[in-house]
Amino acid sequence: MKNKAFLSTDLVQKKLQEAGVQPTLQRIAICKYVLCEGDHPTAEQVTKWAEKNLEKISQATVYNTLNTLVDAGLLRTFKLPHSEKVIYDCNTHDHYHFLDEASGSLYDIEAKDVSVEMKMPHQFKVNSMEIVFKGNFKS
Amino acid sequence: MKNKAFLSTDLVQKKLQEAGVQPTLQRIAICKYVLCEGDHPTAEQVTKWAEKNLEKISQATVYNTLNTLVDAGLLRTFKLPHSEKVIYDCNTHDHYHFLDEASGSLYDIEAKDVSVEMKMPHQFKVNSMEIVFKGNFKS
DNA sequence: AAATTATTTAGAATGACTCTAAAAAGAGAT
DNA sequence: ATCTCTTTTTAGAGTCATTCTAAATAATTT
Ligand SMILES: [Mn+2]
Ligand SMILES: [Mn+2]
Ligand SMILES: [Zn+2]
Ligand SMILES: [Zn+2]
Repeated sequence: MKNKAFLSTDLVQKKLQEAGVQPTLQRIAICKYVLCEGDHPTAEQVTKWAEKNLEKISQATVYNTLNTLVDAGLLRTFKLPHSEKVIYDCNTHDHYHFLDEASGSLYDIEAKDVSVEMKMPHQFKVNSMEIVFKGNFKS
Repeated sequence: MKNKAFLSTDLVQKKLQEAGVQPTLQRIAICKYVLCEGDHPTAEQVTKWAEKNLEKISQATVYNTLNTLVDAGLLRTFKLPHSEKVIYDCNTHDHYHFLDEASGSLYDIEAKDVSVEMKMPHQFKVNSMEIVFKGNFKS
């Protein structure tokens, strides 16, 4: 299991400021979730969490905040083949994903743990790759 | 460049019947495009082609037909990271894709030309992979 | 040809997300 | 603190690809 450090309000605030993002109440709250507690959440999951943890928040603010965090480089996004929903990922390093087909859970796979050999025509100059492994995660 | 064989009406008709799909006028026409001429088209591109090549066709029929062909195993679908649109692929063998970032063109990459080595924890049992290579295709 | 079944169709509905424009909150200067 | 200016939040409308609905048409079977 991933063991992410808890982030205090102060730390989140500093992170936001360093990224050039004004640390509003809503943004700080959402960051506590997406940069820490949340594991590859969708906007819907972020909204559900936010509605429990803030007295009031609008759908639009959740989307605005997530987009702001993406633009600031604190989050990245991707989609899985089987869903329409964008997934927000606080792991901004180069990595791939493993999808447990039974549970739908997603696991990060470090880029350094994967090596891809291509014997394809030399006209293809590869700059980056997106890989989703699908299978079963056992115990 | 991909050099796909032209398919006659009769051949398409047979293909559809073998796949258990009733060969209607609309389906035969769309098949001539997606199984032959078309290269990773979207539903929109299929619609445009169909509107030129049939006196009349409805949007719904294009989607219905494409879904029928997918269910019959004659097409498969996927999406690219940067677009909302489903891409229909007549190559139903195991393969990956290369996206030329300059032009947006897609190229098939044979599975046998790619080998992936994973040094990931043994709890991950991989059944399949989806890979999109991104880069530049030169001349 | 009549009856039955499958397909096509126009238009409404859906769902995730973005846009609009007005209200509220925050920042900076006094 | 107050005034001013800028940024953020918000509710609700709008968008876009795709699916659904239910009626019309076409194909197949009897
Ligand atoms: Mn953005
Ligand atoms: Mn389907
Ligand atoms: Zn990740
Ligand atoms: Zn392909």
